[in-house]
Amino acid sequence: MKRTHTCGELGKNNAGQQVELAGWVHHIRNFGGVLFIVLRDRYGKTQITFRPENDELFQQTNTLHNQDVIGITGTVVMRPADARNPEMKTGDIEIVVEKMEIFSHSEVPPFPIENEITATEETRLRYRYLDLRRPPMQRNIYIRHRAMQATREFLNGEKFWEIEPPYLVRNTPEGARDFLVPSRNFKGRFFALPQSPQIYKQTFMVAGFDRYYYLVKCFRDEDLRADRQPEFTQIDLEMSFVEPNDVMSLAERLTAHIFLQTKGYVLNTPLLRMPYDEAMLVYGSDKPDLRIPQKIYDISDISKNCGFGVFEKTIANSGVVRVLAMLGGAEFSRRKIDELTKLAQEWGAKGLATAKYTENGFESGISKFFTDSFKESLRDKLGDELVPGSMLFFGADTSEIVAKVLGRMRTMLADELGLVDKSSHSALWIVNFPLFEKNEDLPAGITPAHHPFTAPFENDIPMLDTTPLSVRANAYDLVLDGYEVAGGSIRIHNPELQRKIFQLIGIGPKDAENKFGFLLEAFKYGVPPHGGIAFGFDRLVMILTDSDSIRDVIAYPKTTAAQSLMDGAPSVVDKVQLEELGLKIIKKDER
RNA sequence: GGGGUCGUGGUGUAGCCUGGUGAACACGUCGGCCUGUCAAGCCGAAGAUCGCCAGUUCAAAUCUGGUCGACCCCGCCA
Repeated sequence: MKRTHTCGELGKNNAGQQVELAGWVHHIRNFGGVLFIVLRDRYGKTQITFRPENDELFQQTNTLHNQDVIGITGTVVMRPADARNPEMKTGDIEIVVEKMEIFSHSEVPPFPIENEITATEETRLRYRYLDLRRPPMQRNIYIRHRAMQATREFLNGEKFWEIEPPYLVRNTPEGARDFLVPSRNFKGRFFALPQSPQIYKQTFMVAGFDRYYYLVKCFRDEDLRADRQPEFTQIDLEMSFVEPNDVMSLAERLTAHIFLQTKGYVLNTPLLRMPYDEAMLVYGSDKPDLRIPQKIYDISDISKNCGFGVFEKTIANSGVVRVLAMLGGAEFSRRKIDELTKLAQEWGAKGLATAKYTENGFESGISKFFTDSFKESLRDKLGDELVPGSMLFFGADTSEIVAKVLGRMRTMLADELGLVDKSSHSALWIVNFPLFEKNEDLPAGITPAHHPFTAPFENDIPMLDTTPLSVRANAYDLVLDGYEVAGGSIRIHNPELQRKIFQLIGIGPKDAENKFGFLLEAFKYGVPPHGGIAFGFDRLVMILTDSDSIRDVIAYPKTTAAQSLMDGAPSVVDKVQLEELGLKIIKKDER
């Protein structure tokens, strides 16, 4: 061993001991006569001191630079009383160095290895291993590690087996774009990297594994966002002989365990369960952040004769009118309102009606049209939320568009106006999802809201033939601080019902056989009722670490253009490699 | 695929609107001084043809077009 201790553990109790430390040179402070180095490793920082009496050793320090890696032997001594550093965990002591070995020198790093740096993310990603050397990033990666271990602890305790589904799988044209891997043995054929191990874990249930989990990498070739990466990690699990409540109960206890183990935060369970319809109506979103106090109020019933033609016409055309009061919004400038209106239009609204509410009542915007009785009814509807200083945003359109526009306004403006209590967490289940959603672009006109293996509510099955869009799904999403962090469902285990669902979404028997034949075949041999859930692990860690971006909790993330700045992936490959795979690159102008 | 913001010594920014000065500042780096610092201090020095290409102009970091890259958002993400 090159060290007897780490850089974060020595204190006054160790005074007098001879120790060996190793780590990176964090700072050098040279006083000509005495020289201090702050030595850093994963565990912390310790000051080591070089005294001029040992001339040979002192000369050795001339070659030292920040980020050099050294090992030292020395004696732990108490610092002089007036030179102790209470800010530092090891600030009572220092090591008087007797021997030093320089393991390696460092070039000048492109940015300082400090808690707070100003380097752009581009530079940080290019030299990611240096970025990861910084204490805040070390902490993020540590919390990620703790969350992984807490997951394993908990699920192992619940009799789950950790089983590895394959990574080279069959292409499934449904859902997101697949990453493809060419087959050398079968030229012209491809493996896909899994978007999720969904059907593989279902066959695990057929295999009788009963309770499966895996911390699995998933791959989706879609455009990136602050909370989306092309390769990401899921806590994937599946259980046999369960009802929705079993899965939700397990998942929320797992979540609470992770919160407790990583940050000591107590998440009270059981969590609130909110029907999808309510979430869309009151929060305009299927992933509401309940830390934002403002809600959306439906005022369709009182808008019929409100005095404002647009609302009245909307109601006459069986649309809806809803209102959202954002506290502090009364300060918004004319220009700001114009910007918001433009945004609302991008989101599909025809416009954005506003009115201020101040000590003098309703003001500006469309308030001049309001009848007195409408103002009165508005006060009744909004109750405590009608606070002077608020800006009222009205949406009048189809319920889908109004929900989308006011829902997005709510989260965006709450953030701008500082209405979110970031010290707490909002966790809830969204349940009673529709099984299908409309999609006019598809021949079938409908598409699964979750995935095609999701079981419908037993009682709703008759409606599959008549009003499929009203059929509810046995699906549940776990929403944390406005992020969808987990989603799951009870699966269909009846081959007949499964065929029917495929048919409804436009996948004929041949198609189904071609795409999911092996699952349907497996189901012929005795399939247990089963269901499961998958957590977006990176998003979860992002919340646990208070990060703004998923990239801050992934060791080597991709940029928004889906490349890796550190290793330069994706890269061009050798012609020979392509030939072996039977591939030919077609240049843009040859197409 | 679309919209927006950005790209200037090693790092982060100013300058750009209103073209013309030795391209400024902070940190870092290098050299010197200094025996108790804590992001040490003081003195001195080096380091950028302003992402790339083209155009306008007597003259471009600055104006125009294109291109590459980063970030945010929409579409997309069963």
